[in-house]
Amino acid sequence: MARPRNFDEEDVLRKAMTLFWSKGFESTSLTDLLQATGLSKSSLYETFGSKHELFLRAFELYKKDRMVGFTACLSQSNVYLAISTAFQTVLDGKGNQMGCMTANEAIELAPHDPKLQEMVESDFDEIEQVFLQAIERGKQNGSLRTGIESRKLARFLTVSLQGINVMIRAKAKRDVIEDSIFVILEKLNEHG
Amino acid sequence: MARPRNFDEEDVLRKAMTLFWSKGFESTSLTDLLQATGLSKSSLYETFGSKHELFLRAFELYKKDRMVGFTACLSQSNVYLAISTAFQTVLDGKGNQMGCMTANEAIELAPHDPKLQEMVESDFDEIEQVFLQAIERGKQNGSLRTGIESRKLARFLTVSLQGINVMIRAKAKRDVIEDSIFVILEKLNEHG
DNA sequence: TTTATTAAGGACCGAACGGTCCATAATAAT
DNA sequence: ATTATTATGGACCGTTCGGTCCTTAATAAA
Repeated sequence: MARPRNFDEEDVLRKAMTLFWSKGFESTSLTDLLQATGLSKSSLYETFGSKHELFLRAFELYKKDRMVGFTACLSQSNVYLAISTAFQTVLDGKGNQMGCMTANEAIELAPHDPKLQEMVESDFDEIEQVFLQAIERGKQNGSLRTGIESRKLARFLTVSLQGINVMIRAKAKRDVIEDSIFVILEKLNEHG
Repeated sequence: MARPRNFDEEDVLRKAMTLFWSKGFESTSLTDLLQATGLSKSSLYETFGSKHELFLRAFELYKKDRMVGFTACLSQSNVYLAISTAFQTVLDGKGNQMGCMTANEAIELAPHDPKLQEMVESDFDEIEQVFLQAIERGKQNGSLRTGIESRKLARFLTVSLQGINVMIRAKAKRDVIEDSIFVILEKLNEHG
């Protein structure tokens, strides 16, 4: 009964996500968004309400996407390899020098936007949980030899990952990051 | 022979620094800066040239200030305690929930501003160097027992510190950060 | 084919942005 | 007191910002 849209909402969200991920919220202008998505201003506002709401949806999509890949990566049975792969993937991930959008927003928006602070915190929580489960599995099936308390280790890995993400986004030399990962991974083969 | 300024340049820089540190470059407006510093627009432009140049000077000041404190902290003879104190200071530092300005700019500006990327990189380099010297000293005087190669360890500490800074800025729960620091510090008492 | 409904293009908006410029105020040297 | 020089306040600038709104285009149901 009505004219159909000629764009796919998720496509648009994903394009917006990439922009926000790359440039941050403030530095991404409406013009940038319209250009990247091909939408008209009215369509964008009709569909998403505001730049801020669009950002929130894009960020949610990022978190979802990333968590799927992350969980998949960590679910292989050899947990040492799983975690090692997770860090290597962050380092080599398909042309991404953009770091982690959650870390980026932890710095850009979280300090002055309670809603975003909450979203960031919950994302870090989830990462910690996924690490935690993997670690406990690894301790049980013997693929992880460490005396460190699982929760502490999970938190350590979560924080370390964010450190890596900062370095990647700042285009730090590769061997700096590799050396760090080397030391981080050592933590997973200790006699505690 | 001429009218004297009624402001101190370093005072102004320090106030600008605090603002940029807290809100980032883009989100800090000229109005914010004028308000915080008490300068008039013409004085600010006369003295510093542009918002961007002011930012660069403020950032330089930040790096200098922070490096002084950091070096002082790491120069005590017991290197384990030194490093431990360094991390604790980041966590408890006089009311600062703002993280590290260098990490903030690593995320906000470095990816799209070569000049800043260089400044950030050199700052991380310096931090690594200070850690490195401390580590080597610790290995010599016995205050550090670890089999890890010094440079790798220094890089690991540098990266970990940035991870912590992200968490602090995102207002992560204190025990998450404390647990991470606990695990990080364990690296300094190993038999490698 | 008409009608109801929604999408889309683009003119338009006030506000805020960073930045310039000039007239005036303040000072130190003469 | 005059003069040369610099600092300052504030008017002014064009641009861009996010956002609104109205008209027109497109479609599916009747």
